[in-house]
Amino acid sequence: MSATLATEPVAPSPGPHAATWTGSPHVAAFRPLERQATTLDFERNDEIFAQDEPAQYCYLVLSGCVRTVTLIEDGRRQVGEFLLPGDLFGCDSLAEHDFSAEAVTQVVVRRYCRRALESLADSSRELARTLRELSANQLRAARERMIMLGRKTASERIAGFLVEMSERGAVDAHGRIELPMSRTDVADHLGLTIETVCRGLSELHRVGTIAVNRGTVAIRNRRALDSAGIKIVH
Amino acid sequence: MSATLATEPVAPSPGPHAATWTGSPHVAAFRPLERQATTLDFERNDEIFAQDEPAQYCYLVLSGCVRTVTLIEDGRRQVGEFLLPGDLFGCDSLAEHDFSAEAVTQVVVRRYCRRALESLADSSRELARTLRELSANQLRAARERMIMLGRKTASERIAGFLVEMSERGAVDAHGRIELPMSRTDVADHLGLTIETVCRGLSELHRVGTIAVNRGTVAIRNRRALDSAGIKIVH
DNA sequence: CGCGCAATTGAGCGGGCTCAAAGCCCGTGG
DNA sequence: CCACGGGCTTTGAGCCCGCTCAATTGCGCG
Repeated sequence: MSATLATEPVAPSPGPHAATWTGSPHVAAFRPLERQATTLDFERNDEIFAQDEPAQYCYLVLSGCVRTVTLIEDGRRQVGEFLLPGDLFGCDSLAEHDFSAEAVTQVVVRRYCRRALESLADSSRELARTLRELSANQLRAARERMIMLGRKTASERIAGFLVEMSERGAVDAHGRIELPMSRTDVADHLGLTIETVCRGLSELHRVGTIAVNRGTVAIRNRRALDSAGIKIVH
Repeated sequence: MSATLATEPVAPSPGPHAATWTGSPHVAAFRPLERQATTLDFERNDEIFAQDEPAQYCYLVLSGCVRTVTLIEDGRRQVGEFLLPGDLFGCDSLAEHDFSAEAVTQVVVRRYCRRALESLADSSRELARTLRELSANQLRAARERMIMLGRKTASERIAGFLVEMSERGAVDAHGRIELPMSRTDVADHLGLTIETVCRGLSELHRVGTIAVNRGTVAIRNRRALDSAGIKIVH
């Protein structure tokens, strides 16, 4: 799970990955920051901020899907996470972002000044707590992804990814999981190649667990999907 | 599990791998918590806390080495991180820990009440900032490890691990990197098998980059080691 | 010296990668 | 309305890195 500010349900965007939602964020603690915040639009594949850019701002996704990307010298790419409406990103950076953020689809974000956020956190224990909780959730998610990357097979990663996306509410009106990102993005998120992701999806399709379309996946057998994406001991 | 209980900070006996934490500025904000804190000893392989245990306490390593461990249903294991003197762990959990912590060597830790920590953070912006910075650093480290696990080859992971350990000060009097943990621990940290870790170390030895001993590794060619553990674009 | 455990080395296999070729979707223009 | 083209996805064939299984070595300790 990622850093979702969940105090009230997000007003669902009417269209698939479209429709600008210009309402104010749904977190009381952020309200004092609204005055100096800005709403921004991005087109598909636009860069929202760059790796190693001074971390002046942080962002809240209003609509669309954002990916965070880290690059290594030789071009290898890691997609850290996919951010959906209600998710925050860039709040927990140090002086500089250590990853870039790019629009997967058309995106609308609300941009906040991190300096203002920090100083507000000094005076609002409410906000400070929210930020701590957010970090804790991010860290938990990061640990889960470490297991995914370090210890799971290709098909487990793919099934687990579908489960995660469905639980995070990336679901359309017909109950299908929305996958607005390319197979390349998914592969770079799961530490696999495009081909392996395709084969994994095809296999899940072949055995009747899911139905695959271009930008969506329909779940045919929830139980089978869940057990294909093994969980942590609890 | 032999958790000897003392009420005063202990100066542990200096043995191998028993570098003692001498106090660092970034935890100065913890001072008000010292009154109700406790110093604990653990033997090799003792469990400090369990996965899914209520996260009542957090810990500071005074001496020795601690590993955090996450298990999956079928026994697959992921070692999240190795903690050295001066490192904190368990501070950023939610209601329950989602990983266990175990002593790699003989260990002395200082245990703090998380509830007290949280309430102190409400009144001390100093501490609140420290905690936020701590989380930010943890997240950065987690992202770097994601690249390691998702996108690096076995030999890159091994070299990168050695570089990391040397930079974190796990170095003995002769400049050798101290590796108090078993090969199994290293393997489960890097998403590899024991055998692959061994072969990787042997190969680095064969080409003259390092010299391998039981619990230490001496660096013979720093440049070669650095370039074997590829960095992130900067 | 001999036992037990961890580390190392060897041989062979297989999952996921690489390289390559279709296939499909959708926009654009005739 | 269809033909064409480009980009992404899917499928196929073969290879290699890292895993599995197994044997050997090295080291600490009674």
